[in-house]
Amino acid sequence: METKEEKKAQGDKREKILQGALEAFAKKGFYNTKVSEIADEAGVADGTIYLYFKNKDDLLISLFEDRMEWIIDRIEAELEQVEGGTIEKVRRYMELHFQLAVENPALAEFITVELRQSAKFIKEYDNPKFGDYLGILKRLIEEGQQDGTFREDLDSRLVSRAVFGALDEVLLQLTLSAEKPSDVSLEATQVSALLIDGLRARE
Amino acid sequence: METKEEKKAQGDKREKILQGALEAFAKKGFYNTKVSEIADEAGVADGTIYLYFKNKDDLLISLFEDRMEWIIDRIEAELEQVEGGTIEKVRRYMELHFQLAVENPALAEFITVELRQSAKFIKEYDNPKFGDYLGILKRLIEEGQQDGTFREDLDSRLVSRAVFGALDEVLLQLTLSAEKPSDVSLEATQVSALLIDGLRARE
DNA sequence: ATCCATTGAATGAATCGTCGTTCAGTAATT
DNA sequence: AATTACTGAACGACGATTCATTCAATGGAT
Repeated sequence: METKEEKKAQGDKREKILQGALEAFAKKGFYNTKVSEIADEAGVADGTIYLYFKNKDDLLISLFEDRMEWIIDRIEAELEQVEGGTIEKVRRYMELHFQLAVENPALAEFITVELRQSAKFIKEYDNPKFGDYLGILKRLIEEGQQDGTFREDLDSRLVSRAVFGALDEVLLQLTLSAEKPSDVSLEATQVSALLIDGLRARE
Repeated sequence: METKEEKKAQGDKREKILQGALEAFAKKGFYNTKVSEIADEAGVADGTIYLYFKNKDDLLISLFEDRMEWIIDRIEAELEQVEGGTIEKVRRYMELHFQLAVENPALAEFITVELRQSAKFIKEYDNPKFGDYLGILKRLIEEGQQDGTFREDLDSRLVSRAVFGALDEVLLQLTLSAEKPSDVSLEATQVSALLIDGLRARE
């Protein structure tokens, strides 16, 4: 009982800080967010943050790791449910990308806006989890190329980048302008129509 | 004689500061760049920067405006030279997007990495020049929809976003990993093949 | 032509507010 | 009582901005 409560308390506090950081970063960006604001948002003292994270950079990186892992797990779980060919899987991947963003607006804002900065400027951090996320898409595309549904003249690594970029930019626009989730499925449908038709093999 | 020399000296200094800022921002990012570093890079004193720009934010915004305007002018001039239909124009647009990036690596790095941040966190700045840049692509797509080369079921604003996102993400990857310009044309070709085939009208 | 007065662009050291981080003290738990 | 978790005020470094000072260029006066 002790250990469980202890672990839960620990986990609770760490998670509260991560969540507070997420809200704060989404609202004001990493560099404009004070550690004290994160503490406020999380309902802990400033110093407590340093019991769980080495420094502000480490908090940012941990937040990436943690949330990306969660995203990857969810996407992979959902993709296993898909019955149908590669096209259906890719379509579902795109749908999920949008859907997760709509369900977690702060997370979407955080990732779309901060990913590039941090990738480049947080020293010696090369963001392996983001690579994993792209890897899912890359594998789907290769699968499609092997079974003949997708054209084979395009490099899967390059294309997965391009597809991610398209999804991400559209999402950025949606999250920045306070749009309703209602019509997001329309956006998702159009973007996936464009990209999947571009990927299709022709006779 | 006086006025010409005066104006040139003025212009020179302002431009030197902008260029210094560009190099510095590309190298370390906006928030990690000290004003004194920009001054060093530009070969002027710290205080001189404040004779030409209100503050650091203003310098960032001015840099965007100035360089985006230059890009837009160049793209529009080049597009006028294109003989051929809408597809050729769109292909050329994408080619130019990559080509300009290869010719101006610091500028490419600056725009791909800083555009999102600044769009969101520099107060009350909505980046009209970036809208203009996207507008060129949007108009091309509408043109293609009207003359029947492009499918009409996709919203041109959305699609132009998606296409920009795809180009931008691929470019980001290229600029971050120190690649040779030699094979960039290959990347450009593949991305435009993907996107243009996605845009094409089918019988 | 020479000298002096005036200008204002440019400088860069000093200022001052702003955080990230620490740590001595307090509370909670066992 | 001892150990551990937490707190938040204080510290110190940092860096954007300011402003008193310099000095090269200009032009009017002799």
